[in-house]
Amino acid sequence: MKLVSPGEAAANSNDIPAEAGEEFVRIGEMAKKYGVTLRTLRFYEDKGLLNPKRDGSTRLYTRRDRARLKLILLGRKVGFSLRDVKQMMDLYDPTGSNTKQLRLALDKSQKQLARLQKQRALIEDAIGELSNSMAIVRQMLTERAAPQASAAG
Amino acid sequence: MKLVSPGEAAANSNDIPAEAGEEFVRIGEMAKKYGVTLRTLRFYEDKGLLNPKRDGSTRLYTRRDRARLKLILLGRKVGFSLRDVKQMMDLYDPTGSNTKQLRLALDKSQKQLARLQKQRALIEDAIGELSNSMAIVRQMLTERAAPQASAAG
DNA sequence: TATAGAATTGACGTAAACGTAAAAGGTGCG
DNA sequence: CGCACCTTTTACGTTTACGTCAATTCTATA
Repeated sequence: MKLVSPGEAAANSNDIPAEAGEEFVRIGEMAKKYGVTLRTLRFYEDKGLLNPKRDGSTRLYTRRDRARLKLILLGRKVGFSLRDVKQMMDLYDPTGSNTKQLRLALDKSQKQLARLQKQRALIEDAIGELSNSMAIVRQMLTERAAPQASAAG
Repeated sequence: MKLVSPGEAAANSNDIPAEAGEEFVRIGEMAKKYGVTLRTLRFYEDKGLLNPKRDGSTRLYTRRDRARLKLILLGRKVGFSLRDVKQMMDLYDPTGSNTKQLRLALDKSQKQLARLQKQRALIEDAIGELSNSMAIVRQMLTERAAPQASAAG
């Protein structure tokens, strides 16, 4: 089974079904395209998040795999775990309205949004504390008379 | 060697040096006082962050240990690793001006502040993306006609 | 055909901060 | 005396998302 040469997409004249848009890429190209490593793609597959076809042992990623990967990366960007992403994806049903999937996604998203807001609050708190400490340290450094203050004893 | 009974601090009449304020507590009380677990205290000691005295094998925490623990907890709150905290603490010299320690602390703090601000930006970005997605999902749910949109295929 | 460059599977390593279990010794108290 | 409770050390387990070999095979190109 031959592949389109890396970088090109048209002019296929071999045993690949010529359905318009059916383009296969191997793992290396896939990794480059989405800025992930080979290990990552294999890892996602191992976790059941991706399911590329095979040509012998070589993985062949299709348009669907690319769509799924995009979703995974978006999920990770907003802080979902791979488990969450998988759970949501597993509900996908091409024949239905996907109401369950959408509800689950919305539910998880609400919770994740809450977590993110909490995190942001924590970080802002930390920024405040850190700024305070820095001000104190700066002052201690400018008053180079060295009184044993309360910051290290 | 006897200890002050848990909960009290005065009325010591044994072989503990009666220097005012020299109060020893065992690990359990220490843990309660600062809201950490026994395991945590032992872990910190194992990592060289704490150095309680011993009565035989029993750990005895002094005022100094409490001060150090406070610092550790503050450090963790603002996002320093235990290694960072240790590195800064190790520079403490009760006889000097601690300029080096303060400089290191300030340096690390600046970097940590930058990290925190970056994190905050990432989180805010994530919040934005998540909110967008949620809006889309909500819309898909209200339009219960189920067109295979681009969010899961 | 030789050789470099992809790709494969398998398996251990990493980071951080503890959790948890096991097996045992010490201690106050009723 | 006996039991409950505190404490000790040792050491493996947990979590997440991969990184990093290693040994091998496949493929493309000159």
